[in-house]
Formats: sequence, structure tokens, C-alpha cells
Amino acid sequence: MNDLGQAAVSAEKAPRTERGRRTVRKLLEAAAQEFGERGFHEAAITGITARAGVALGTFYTYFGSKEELFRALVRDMSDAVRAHVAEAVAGAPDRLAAERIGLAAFISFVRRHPELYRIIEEAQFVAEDVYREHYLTFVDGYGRNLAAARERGEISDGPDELRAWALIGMSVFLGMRYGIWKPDHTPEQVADMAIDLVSEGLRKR
Amino acid sequence: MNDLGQAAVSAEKAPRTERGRRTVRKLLEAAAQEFGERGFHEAAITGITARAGVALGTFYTYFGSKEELFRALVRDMSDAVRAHVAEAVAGAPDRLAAERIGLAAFISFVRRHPELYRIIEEAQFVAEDVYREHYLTFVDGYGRNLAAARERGEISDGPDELRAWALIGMSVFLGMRYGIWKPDHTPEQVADMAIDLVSEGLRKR
DNA sequence: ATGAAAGTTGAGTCAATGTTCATGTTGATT
DNA sequence: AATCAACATGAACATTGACTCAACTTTCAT
Repeated sequence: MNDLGQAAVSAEKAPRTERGRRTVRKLLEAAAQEFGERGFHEAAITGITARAGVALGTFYTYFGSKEELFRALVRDMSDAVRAHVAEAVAGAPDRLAAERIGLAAFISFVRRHPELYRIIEEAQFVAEDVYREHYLTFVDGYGRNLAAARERGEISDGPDELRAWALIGMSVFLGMRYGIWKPDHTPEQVADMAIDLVSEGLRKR
Repeated sequence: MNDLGQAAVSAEKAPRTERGRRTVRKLLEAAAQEFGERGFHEAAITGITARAGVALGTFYTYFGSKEELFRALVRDMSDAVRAHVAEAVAGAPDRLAAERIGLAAFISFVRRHPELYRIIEEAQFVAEDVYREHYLTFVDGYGRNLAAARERGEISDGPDELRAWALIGMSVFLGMRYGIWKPDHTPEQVADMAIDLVSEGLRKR
């Protein structure tokens, strides 16, 4: 699980006591729920504070605005997704195995946390800079892994960055279809089929 | 170009004269601009009518609500994208060539119409049913093409639907990165690189 | 114990904007 | 020229919800 509620709050508003930190954590968890269920614009601050069990004014003790909170959440979730995948992939014998494991981990994360997934994607229309940051960071790491594997001779030659974008796009859509819309296969089944496509290619041999 | 302004309006509100049809067309074009630049929630009806050069009340002569207009637009654009790609692909010698041509056509469409692209993606959070309809339709057609090519022996065996989702996801993200965010390669270059990945695979040979 | 800092409260303010509607205009038909 | 349905107008209405603030409570160092 990701630990909401540490780097999230801006300096002047950061809580100074244990009670304050508890409240911030409650607010962030409530916000993840509210934003996940209703989307950014439908979500109401009163909805968040009601879920958290605090008064409206308390929200503004710790956050400057609805959007500031949203940005903080997206950053936390971005970290959480990448950490989850990175942990799953650590120790994979080679890159093709890592691809399969990583994709399965991603889909199972999406399935367990559809809210987080929706929040990150909605950021494209609410806080585009944070959204770009998320994928640029993701692509950067992914591209390095591909480059390293390429240099070790584990995969064929090819453009690392473009491959990273292509593979991430694939994952995001497979996550939407097989993670959220209609989970009619296990994450492992989906990953096996997708990685077969990516490693063997469409060309007939 | 897509022709906005025909199936878009609901029956009782459809214009009956040439003047009315002109007004509807102006409203739809203005709406595409306004939604594209400001997003659904930031977009204001007064912004749309101002761009169209008509009074606020005129909007409600032809549309029941802001969301009804948005849905009509998304359907029009969905048709426009698919038509554009289908036309480009018609007459390709084989499936792998069709993939390359289709992807290049998609990216160049996105580059010429970033608004349309943004509007369809935002539909995920404004009118999810229309969004699903868009991709389900897209995947359906794509999957059929893959199945036919597979049966003709042009590509290797594999699951058509999952492949369609994977390839579409890839295209959407490549469209975002190389079509909108940073168009530092031509659509043809991007398509060549991506289709090389998809047809040859990552495995070293 | 006590004072001050941190935290909490929620009614009230305020701006934005989607939608309505009564009135006015246009243009084709007779 | 008269008629009328279609179309256009924009001020007014109504709702919504983010944000403020002055008063109150809790915590804790001295």
C-alpha cells in the first residue's frame, strides 16, 4: 500500500503534531475515495471532509485548494504504481521475463486500485504538468531498463524511448480493458499473451 | 475533414431550415474549439455561443444541455478518426503494411486535430459510455482485420482482441507523445519504428 | 496550573455558469 | 400585404460549491 500523507502537504501548512498528521492522513485517504468514485469535478470538499470525519475548515488548515490536494494525490499514486511494479520486477532473470512480470503486476495493481488508476488518468485534464511528469518519469526508467538489456544482448536493437512509450501505452490500455472494464482473464494470462506479441512479433515465421 | 452537424442534434430540436442548419454547424465548430482548448468543465456555453457569433438562448434551441452537445461531438469525432484511418489503410498490400500506414495516418490526424483527440480522451470522465463505445467499436474492427490477416496467413497466430487492445493502446500513447507533446519525428518515422517492434518483436535472433 | 501554539469548527460569503423564458425578428407561403 | 412557424435574443433566475474567518477546543512545554 502507498503511504499517503507525508510529502503531500506544502511547507507552511504542514502539520506539527501527531494529531495533525493523523488528520492529514484521514483527509488524503478520504480524498482518494471521493476523487476515485466521483472524479475531480464532481468531488466536493464537503464530501471529502465528511468521509474523513472533520469539519470543512480543517481542510484549509492543510491544503490551499482542491487542486493542490489533487496534485499531491497524483504524485503519491504515481510513486505507488512505479514502486509496486519495480518491486515485482526486481530479481527477474532477464528483460523478457521482467516485461511479463511487470505487466502482470501492473494489471493486478489496477484491479486492486481502480481509483488510483482513474485519478492518474484524469490528471491529464486537471493538472497536465503532473500527468506529464508521471509518464516522463515512467518512460525514463523504462527506457533505461531497455537500454541496459539491449547492451547486455538480451533484446534486439531498437529505439529505447519509443519502445518505452509503446509498451507503456499498451499496458495502460490492457489495464483499462482487463483490469477494470472486464476482468475476464487473470493478470498472468493477459501478461503472457501480450508479452508473446511483444517478444515474438506479428510476422509469421 | 469530419462534417459536423448532421446526426448530432436530437429529433425534436433538429433545424428545419437552411438558416437553422448553418447555425447548428457554427455551434458545433465553436464547441469543438472551446472544448478542445479549455476542456469540458472549463468550457462555458457563453464561450461557445460567443465563438459561434450567436446569442446564448440560441444554443438551447438546438441542444438540451452542455453534456448532450459533448456526446454528439464525441460521436462525430469517433467516426472521423476511424474514417480517416480506414481510408488511409484501404488498398494496403498486406496487414503489416496496413499497420504501418494506419499508425502514420493516426498520428498525423492527431497532429492536425489535437482538439479532437483531447475531446475523445476526456470523454472517459464526462461520458464514459460514449468513450467505451468508441474503443469497443475501434477494437471490434481492428480485431476483425487481424483475424482475417491471420486466416490469410499474413501474420502469426494469436488472440485477436487482446492484440487489438495492445496495438490501439500503443497508438494512443505514441499519438500523445509524438503527435502532441513533442512532435520531433514524422508520423512515418514513428510508424516505422513502432511497427518494427510489433512485427519483429523484442527477442534477439 | 497556565499561556500560547496548534488544531478544529461550520455558518456565511461570493463568484461562476447552466438553464429558462418572454419578447423580438426573419422569411417563406398565400 | 398578411400570416405564422421557425429562429434569435439576452436579462434574469437558480443552484452549486469553493473558500474565508472569527470563535472555540486541545495539547504541551514551562
